[in-house]
Amino acid sequence: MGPFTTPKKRVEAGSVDPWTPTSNLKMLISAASPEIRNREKELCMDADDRDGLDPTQDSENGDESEKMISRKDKSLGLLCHKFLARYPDYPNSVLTDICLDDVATELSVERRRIYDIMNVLESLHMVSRSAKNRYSWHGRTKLAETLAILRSVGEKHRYGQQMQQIRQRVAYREFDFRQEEKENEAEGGEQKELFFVEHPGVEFKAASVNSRKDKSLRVMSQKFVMLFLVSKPHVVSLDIAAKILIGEDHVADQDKSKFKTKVRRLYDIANVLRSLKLIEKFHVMEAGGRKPAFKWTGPVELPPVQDLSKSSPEFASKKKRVLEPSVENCAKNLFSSSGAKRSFTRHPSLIKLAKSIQEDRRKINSAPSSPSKCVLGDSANEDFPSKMAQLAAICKIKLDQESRPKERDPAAERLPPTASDHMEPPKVPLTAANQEPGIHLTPLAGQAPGGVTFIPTQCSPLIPVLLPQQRGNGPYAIYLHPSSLRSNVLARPQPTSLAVRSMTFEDKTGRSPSAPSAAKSRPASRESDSSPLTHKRQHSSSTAESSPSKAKRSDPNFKDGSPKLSKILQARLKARRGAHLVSRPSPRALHLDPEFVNTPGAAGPTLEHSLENLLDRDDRPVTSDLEAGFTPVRAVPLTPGQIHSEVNDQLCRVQGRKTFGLTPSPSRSLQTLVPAGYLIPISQQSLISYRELQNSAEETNKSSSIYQTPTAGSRPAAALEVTPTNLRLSKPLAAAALSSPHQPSRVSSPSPAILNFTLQNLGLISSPGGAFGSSQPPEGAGAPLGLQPRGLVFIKPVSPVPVQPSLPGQPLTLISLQQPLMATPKASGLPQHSFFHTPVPLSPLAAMVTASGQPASNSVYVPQRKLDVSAEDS
DNA sequence: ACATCCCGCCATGCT
DNA sequence: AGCATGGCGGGATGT
Repeated sequence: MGPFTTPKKRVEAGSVDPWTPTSNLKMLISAASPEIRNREKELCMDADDRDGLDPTQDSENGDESEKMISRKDKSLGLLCHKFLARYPDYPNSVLTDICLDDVATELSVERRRIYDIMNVLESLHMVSRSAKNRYSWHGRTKLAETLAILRSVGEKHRYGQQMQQIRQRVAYREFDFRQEEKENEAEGGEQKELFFVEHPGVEFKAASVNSRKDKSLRVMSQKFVMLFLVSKPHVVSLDIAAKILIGEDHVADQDKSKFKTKVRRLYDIANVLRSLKLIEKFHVMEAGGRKPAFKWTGPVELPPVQDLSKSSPEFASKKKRVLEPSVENCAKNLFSSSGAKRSFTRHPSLIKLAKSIQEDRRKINSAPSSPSKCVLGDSANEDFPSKMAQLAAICKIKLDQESRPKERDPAAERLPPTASDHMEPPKVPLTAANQEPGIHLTPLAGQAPGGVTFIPTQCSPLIPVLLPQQRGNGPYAIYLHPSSLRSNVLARPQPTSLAVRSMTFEDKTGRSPSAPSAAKSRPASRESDSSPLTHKRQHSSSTAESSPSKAKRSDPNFKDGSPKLSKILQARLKARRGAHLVSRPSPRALHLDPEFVNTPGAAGPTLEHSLENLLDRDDRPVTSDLEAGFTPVRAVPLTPGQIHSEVNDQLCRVQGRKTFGLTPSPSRSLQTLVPAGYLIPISQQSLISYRELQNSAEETNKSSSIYQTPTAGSRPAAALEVTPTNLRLSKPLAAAALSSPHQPSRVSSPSPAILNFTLQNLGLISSPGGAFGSSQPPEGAGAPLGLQPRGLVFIKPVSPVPVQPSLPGQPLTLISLQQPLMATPKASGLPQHSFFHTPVPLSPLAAMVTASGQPASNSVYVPQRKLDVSAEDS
């Protein structure tokens, strides 16, 4: 952590991460003034700028900048950022209308560009076309569900297998388009063509729109995302994606030109996905050379959808619709939208019902525009599961922290910057679940059922809102504020009332709380974005969002852009923090925090990046391996650590996520933002059922964990270390859960997220071996025990990272090692998690090391190493 | 030289 | 016809 914090880094980071600068600008701009905003593109110049930029600066540059405008300034990704900045990630129930013309005008781009963005967003159901020229904004509200659906569809299509085949083929250089095609047909068999997958709530509303046959960009986007979701490493190289996409396209002639075109489109899609922070770009060094590839950085765990997917018939018909051009579909969609949606919702289970109820209640209570309502409504709107997951994660983190104060602190420090951003509701849950062993859960179970209901607030992702509800219902988890945690462990749960309080809106900028915008802002802030930009963006966006862009613009008041305000706010926040965790006056505070982090005092974006990088690295190796086309070995020794690539992937994923989520959240978000205590109601049954579900659905073995440590400047060998840690669940609960099988059926779990969390913690989830992930070539030196080394992958950071001292240009070598968990006793019944802790001497970045297994209980490990390589480069 | 991918022509299909 | 969409690929720009 320490290393992360270095300010200097931050500066560098700016250079490293293209987005950061941009995001900062965006935030500033949005905050600043509409006018400025309009000029954004002019302004943005180089990545160099830092967050500190003042609006004024922008304006100054503006004139000249035009000339200067480089291609990058007009990139789709940047444009998308700007676009996203205008809307909250988690909008209130009220639909935000988007007018294409307005957007195009405001962003000063041709409509054509907006279409590109909208098509991709539409594929993720973040927006839906409401009418000619109009779209409705959904933000990330349905993202988790959509991703879950896409994953299930992707699995059906056997994309994972296809990717593997292609990789292998590539490895052998046997790849031939025609061949490929055949194979695809033969194998995939099912459907070569993917149709657009609709979301229950988001069907195309405009009949005219539906008619359109193509929508290729949308379909491509979905397929592309599917590839990530089904691939174990969650890494997809551009060429493989292009090949698969081509393969599915009808026969057609697949020649280079077609391939080129596909690649062009993929870049377009990738750019928006990157701006959404769902993927990051990096390079894989294959035999052939450096290949562009993308790593999934979005949520890995997707809640409830599985059920749906499994029940193919229902699912197919209702949930996901594959859009075919047919009128029929359109009609269905139209109808179904409401109906389907419901069904969909139901599936998830009771939770949803509850949620809906709450939602309704809230709506009733609060006026649409009222801020308060937003908060409540938001929470209601959002998925319970995800929120729950977040809570769970938080709890875990806290627990962990408690358990080991030492580690925690560092982690916290490092986390803050990035974590908060990253922490998205969905992610968090995942991470949390993954990371923590059942320990937390156990305690929870043990605890008396409290009666607090946790309601995540849309406004601030970080801050969960607790509502007092029936008490005594069930066990609850208590989340402690990080700060408090440090000193104390569980000790103080604070009353829910706090949450409520916090709900009040305050403007960080000074806007009036009452303004709707404020309300929206909250949600926005809530969303977790990894990059600092997001934070800013969110803020800005939030202000703007609520009201149509116009309104925003008109209102100068809204701007917060001034750094002063932020500083002040931060100061305030700090003061508050210091005082108590508990007292979070307003959601805004939350917002501020992130900013604060970014602010000079904190490491800011840089740190975040570094963290991200680290995380990425962890993931990377695996992916790279896969990508590289190393022949994967299917059967890998299961027992010990199950080195399977799959396992690895999962592990990586989990770990990465965990670290991701955990780290950041705990440190940053949690500490500052989180109120003293949260209670999460968890039912054992649900846990169990959930567990089963997962088991059935996916088996994962977590026992082994592989981490690669990329060494940034350093030579691979030296730098990498992997340490597996074992976590064991001490609690009986887990065992119990395991023992008792429940049906995963919908009924069971109130909150999938929680379940997942629990399961993961327990280690229940195991993935069956096999499938894709194959093992990489073993290399073993690194891993002790039975580790099987996965393989070496060389990854070259797209952008040279400042980090590496010595060899800028050189590719980094990442080595992923898998360590078999064998060492850890499964005895406890809990799977062990291995965390990677690796201190990398060379890289300053990689500092973190967490204690390796702490037997006892919860130890959270955060991946510390940072890769020099920056995932994304622009 | 190659990787990215912006730009905008022009097809498509609705109104 | 006029307009909204968006496929598509030339060719500019970045590395």
